[in-house]
Amino acid sequence: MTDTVEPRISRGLRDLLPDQMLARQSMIDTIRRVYELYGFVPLSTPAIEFLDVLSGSAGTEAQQSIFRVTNPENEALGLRFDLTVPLARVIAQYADLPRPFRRYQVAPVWRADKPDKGRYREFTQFDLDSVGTVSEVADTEIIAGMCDTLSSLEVGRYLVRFSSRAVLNLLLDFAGIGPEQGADVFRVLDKLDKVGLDKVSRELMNGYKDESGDTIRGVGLDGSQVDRIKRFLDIKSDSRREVAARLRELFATLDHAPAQIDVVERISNHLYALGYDDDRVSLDLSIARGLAYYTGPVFEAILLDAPQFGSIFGGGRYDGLVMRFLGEAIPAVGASIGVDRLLAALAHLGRVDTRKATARVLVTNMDKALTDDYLQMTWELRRAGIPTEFYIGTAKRLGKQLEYADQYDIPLAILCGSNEKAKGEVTVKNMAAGRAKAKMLDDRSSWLAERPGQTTIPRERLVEGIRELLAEIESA
RNA sequence: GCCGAGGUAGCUCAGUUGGUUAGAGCACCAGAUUGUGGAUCUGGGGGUCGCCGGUUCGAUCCCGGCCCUCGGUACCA
Repeated sequence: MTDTVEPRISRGLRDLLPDQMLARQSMIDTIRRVYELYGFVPLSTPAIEFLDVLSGSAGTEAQQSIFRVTNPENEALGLRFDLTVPLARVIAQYADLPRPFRRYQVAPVWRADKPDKGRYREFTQFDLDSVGTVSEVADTEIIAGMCDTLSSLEVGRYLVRFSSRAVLNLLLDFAGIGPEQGADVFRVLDKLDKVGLDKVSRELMNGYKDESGDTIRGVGLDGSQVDRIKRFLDIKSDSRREVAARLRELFATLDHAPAQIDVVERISNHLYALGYDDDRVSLDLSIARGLAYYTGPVFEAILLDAPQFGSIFGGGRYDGLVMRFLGEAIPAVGASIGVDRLLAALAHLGRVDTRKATARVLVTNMDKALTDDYLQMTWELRRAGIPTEFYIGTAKRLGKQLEYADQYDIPLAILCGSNEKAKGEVTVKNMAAGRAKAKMLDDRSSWLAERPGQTTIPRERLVEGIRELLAEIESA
């Protein structure tokens, strides 16, 4: 007989507690700085869209993973499953937006799939897109931006691999595969990294029976078609120039091949000119991307020091997406970062912000009669730009208050009781110093007697004194 | 979706061949210490034993169904 509600959240969703949010925000801030440096502008769109706006680009199986939403008017609505479709809607709806429209957007999206390790039903994407330009410079700066982002995040070595759907379409011609099978072929090729060439070629032909007993249906190509695909995939080199050259050789018999290979090579050359060399951007013909709507260059990034996280950043050119809304093709190219996956990778690499608190100083509450003194100190520090917190909990014992600072990793605590007040000074405690000292002592009373990490500063020099101590801590 | 394992305190888990008040460690709270964090000691709070039904004098334990979680596999616009 209880009237309380069990606190819980639906599967695939999660809370992000303060330490996780601090890590996430500082990562997002770093990425945002890169894109604002590139001159991209922010955009926000509603989480909820009309169902017919969302569906269509995706096909029926995609529609199943849309979260349905109801409103009082009983309209057919759903939660967005990516940021690209809402962007296409905005482009079509606001005809007076200056183009090219180059925007970034960081926001949660929802997919009603089965949750899995590292896969949630609500997750955050950071997207950047340039809409309304066919220029290869747009593709180039998306790729360069991916590099600059990963460099800023200090993720170690990374590789942005790119190819082109137009080149893959040449492959369909070369192998005698009809365009209706193209999407299936690309979807299978996209698994190459994960399952290997052997399984991919079997899946391209008759399919096979998986270890778990599941049948994987084949695409139905014949042996000679798969051989031609293998010759294409065989073109591998650390040099983008060499890949392009060998590609020209392989497709020598196709009339329209040179023009498409030129596009890829121009991007590659722009990147060479900017110093994005073969060590971090490669022309990799096995990159296909699973998505159906890509029409031109496609790209994805992997972390060489954490390859198990897979593609943490991917995108491509999609010149047909706005057509649905406008009846007019508007070219666009963009990329999307899986914020959660990238964050997991950063955590794995030890590159995340590990702060637990925003406050740098805790003003302890030692004597109720001095409350206004404490508030004045707190606001003095705040007005000087030093993040400061006054202890507003109920614990009267000083030990509890210091424990609070310890738990939140607040580096400095200010102690000011009637003794300090009388002398016109405050005691400042460096929490980390005491923590280090505690490891070496096992006798409590001597540790207490030592008062580790404590200094005294005159009350009137509060701000300067705290600044100096914080600077010391930060440089340590 | 498919194969396998599991569900007992906030967390990690033990346990009961079916029997009265279900345990440990960690975490949490209080005190030893009314002006000093760690360690230690003492005490304390916290459980529909996943849910529903069946068998039984009696079920956390046995049986059935369902739900959920984890591992593998597939899918992922």
